[in-house]
Amino acid sequence: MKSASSDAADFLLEDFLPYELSVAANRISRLFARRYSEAFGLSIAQWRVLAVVGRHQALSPGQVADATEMDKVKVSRAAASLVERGLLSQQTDPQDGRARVLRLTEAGRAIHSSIVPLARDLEAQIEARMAPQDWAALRPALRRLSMVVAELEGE
Amino acid sequence: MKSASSDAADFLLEDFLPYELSVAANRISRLFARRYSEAFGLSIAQWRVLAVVGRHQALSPGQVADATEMDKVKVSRAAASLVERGLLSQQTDPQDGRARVLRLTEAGRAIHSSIVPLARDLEAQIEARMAPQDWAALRPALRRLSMVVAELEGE
DNA sequence: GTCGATTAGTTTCAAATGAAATCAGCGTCA
DNA sequence: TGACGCTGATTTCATTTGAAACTAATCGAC
Repeated sequence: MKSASSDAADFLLEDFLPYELSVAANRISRLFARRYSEAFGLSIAQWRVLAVVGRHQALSPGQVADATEMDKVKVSRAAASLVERGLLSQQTDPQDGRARVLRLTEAGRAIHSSIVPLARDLEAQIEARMAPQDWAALRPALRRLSMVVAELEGE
Repeated sequence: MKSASSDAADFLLEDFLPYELSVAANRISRLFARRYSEAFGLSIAQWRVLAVVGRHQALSPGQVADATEMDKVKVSRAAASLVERGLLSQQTDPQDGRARVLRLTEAGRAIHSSIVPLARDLEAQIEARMAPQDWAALRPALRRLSMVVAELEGE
């Protein structure tokens, strides 16, 4: 005799945490991507680069990659397109000729101060529709989950 | 004077829910993808198709797409590769010549009963490393979040 | 100093993705 | 019954992705 939970035929994808997480993340990314694409013509990668460069005054692409959890190829391309659009400046680091220094331009600072409220607004819209205890529980649980998975990944 | 929360320069990407969710989901997907690729040579898309076809006896590609939240192109390709590998059978639906019926083959049933325990195991490993209240809170909060975002998407 | 190893960033190329076009079969209404 | 629209699924094609190769510059050992 088999116990219910060990029977493969009973496996429910929709109750499987990695699946639920992936679905939720994809939905929110689509929503987010659509809003930023419509309002500013920005991809999520570009948005992330603007957000972290706006927060710290000057960052290298490598630092941006660390801060955004994106790979260096993605950062390189996002930064190139933002430089192209005149939102970012990229100079060779005077201390290290291999490295680059990314900064917001004036136009970049302007767009940065427009995109951040939209992000806060989106988050607030979500929060407003959730039960306070769900909302409050989500962030620490998610953070813990991220840590746990990072550990498992590294093994 | 500006309040702290409305100053764009103070925006912290790492405290932004959509970002945190995306990071957590990507990490778990990478871990999951690596394990299934190593152990069975399966992609996540293929894994999902096997999981839902294994649960329901016979499904059309469209039903699989609904059940897995994947688009029909992805399902079509995943199913084709599984048929290729002899894990799935695909026949024309006798009731409707446009539709197809996907079923597990014998080999498919065998692999299905191997992959499900690995999924449960992975989930259990994560659960074991989380505080019980975080774990317990995560699922309902995530489900609610998914619903909320789906609503916002549809507007 | 200079040579090999390493690091920062970019580019290349093959694989994955998904929107739109296509194909095939069903239903219906005149 | 046959023409039109609709639906299920696949294919095409342009775009995105990321691993690996490449370029350029620093670092460290001798």
